[in-house]
Amino acid sequence: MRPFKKYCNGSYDFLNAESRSRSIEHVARTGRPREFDREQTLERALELFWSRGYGATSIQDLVDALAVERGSLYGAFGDKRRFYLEAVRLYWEVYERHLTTALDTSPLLPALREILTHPVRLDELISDVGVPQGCLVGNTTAELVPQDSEATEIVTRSYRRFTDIVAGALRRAQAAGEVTDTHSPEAQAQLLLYIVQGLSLVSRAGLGRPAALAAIDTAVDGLRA
Amino acid sequence: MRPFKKYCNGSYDFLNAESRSRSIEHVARTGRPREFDREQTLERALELFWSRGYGATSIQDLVDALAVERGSLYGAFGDKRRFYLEAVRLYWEVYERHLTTALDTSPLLPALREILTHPVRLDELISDVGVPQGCLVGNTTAELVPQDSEATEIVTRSYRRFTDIVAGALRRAQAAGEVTDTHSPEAQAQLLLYIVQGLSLVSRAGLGRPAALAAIDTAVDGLRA
DNA sequence: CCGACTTCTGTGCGTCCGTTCAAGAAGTAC
DNA sequence: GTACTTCTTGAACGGACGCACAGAAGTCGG
Repeated sequence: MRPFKKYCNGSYDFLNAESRSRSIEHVARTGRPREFDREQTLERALELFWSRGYGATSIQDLVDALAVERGSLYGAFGDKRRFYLEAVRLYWEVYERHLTTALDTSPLLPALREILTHPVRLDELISDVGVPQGCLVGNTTAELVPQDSEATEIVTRSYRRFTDIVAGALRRAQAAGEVTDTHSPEAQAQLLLYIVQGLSLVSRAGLGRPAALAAIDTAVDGLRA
Repeated sequence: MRPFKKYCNGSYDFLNAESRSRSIEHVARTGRPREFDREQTLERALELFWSRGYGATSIQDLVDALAVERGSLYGAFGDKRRFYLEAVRLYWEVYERHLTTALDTSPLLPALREILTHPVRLDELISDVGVPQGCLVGNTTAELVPQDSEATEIVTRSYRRFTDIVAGALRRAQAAGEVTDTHSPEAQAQLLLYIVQGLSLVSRAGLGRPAALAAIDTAVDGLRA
């Protein structure tokens, strides 16, 4: 299985900073030191959850894949649900960082097209088995929302952040005359959320890449002023 | 829990015809007659699978909700997986029938808007617990595709039928000058598939209805010639 | 070296899962 | 009535699940 970083070429500086401060905090504490890297283990668990889903990933699967014993996982992450939700949060942090930097350009539409085609390009990598499928936030939505209130909160916030970021970029692009202002940036951003989530989902069924790209071009051209 | 028919106001003639021929076939057979209505039980199981998902619905849940004992379910539907897949097939048959009749009109765009807003209106009903969430085909995609090859086949065919039907309607509307021909009907239909699936998924998180309607209007206006 | 503290390791617990099966009940065919 | 077929019922099975716990192992301040 490929490492998590393979799927998102975003910066990991904030992760390094986090683990650094965490290890400082760790050295200060007494007791036997942890033998595994918590952040790295979380990333690998994220991959597993991503590719199999929450319910279909058993603790035993995690123990086998992470080479960390049961009790250690429970000690470091709490129960399975907390473990999963922390992985989802990490996933979104990375994605949001990627999204923010990618859309901070002018002209906007090429970057937007890049963002939208991301799931398709991810899909291209899926010749191996056990490779992540779709968007983890979308998968979580399908599996746990709205039954699990904490998952619902994470998912809702993620969607909200997506539309906020995209709407902000669209607002600037509207002002620059690049994007049509026949509809509000918020409505356009909401539509783009649907498109990227729908694309992530439908792409699992392995439809052809040309059809997906044609559909995305249709959407992007619809935004053009 | 509301009956399945509540969620799809389409015609059930084909279902009646099916159960009629099935019961004729049944009378011809010897042995003890089945004490429950197979089609009705399948519909109720469909509701349960729809609201909880495949993995989260246990055989015990089905036994309790359907008032049919384990052995009878296994005798009538085979194992859990076959039961679920048959429910998904039924779901799509009903939806496709609804889609076909709804889009056989002119002008097309109001009907298309109706189709797209369907998940939102479904979402409005969700004040009760245990009410269907999203689109069952989409849920199946998230949970079983591509691991389960038979589920993948059903899902892929359903998506293909959707784009075929919608592309046909768009082609007619393009010829009538109602829909823009800057992009092919196939690309437009593929985009609409993404939108409706994304909307079904995201709506689970219970975002506001006005935002969803604004996004749909943006999409529909983008198709206008 | 020592006691306090944390993590590691492996075993085991109770529960629920999907599935099977045997025995009885309820029909049809002749 | 008898043989045959199918459905119903309820118990039981093996396995996997999430999770808890006791003891060993390692690190600290003193």
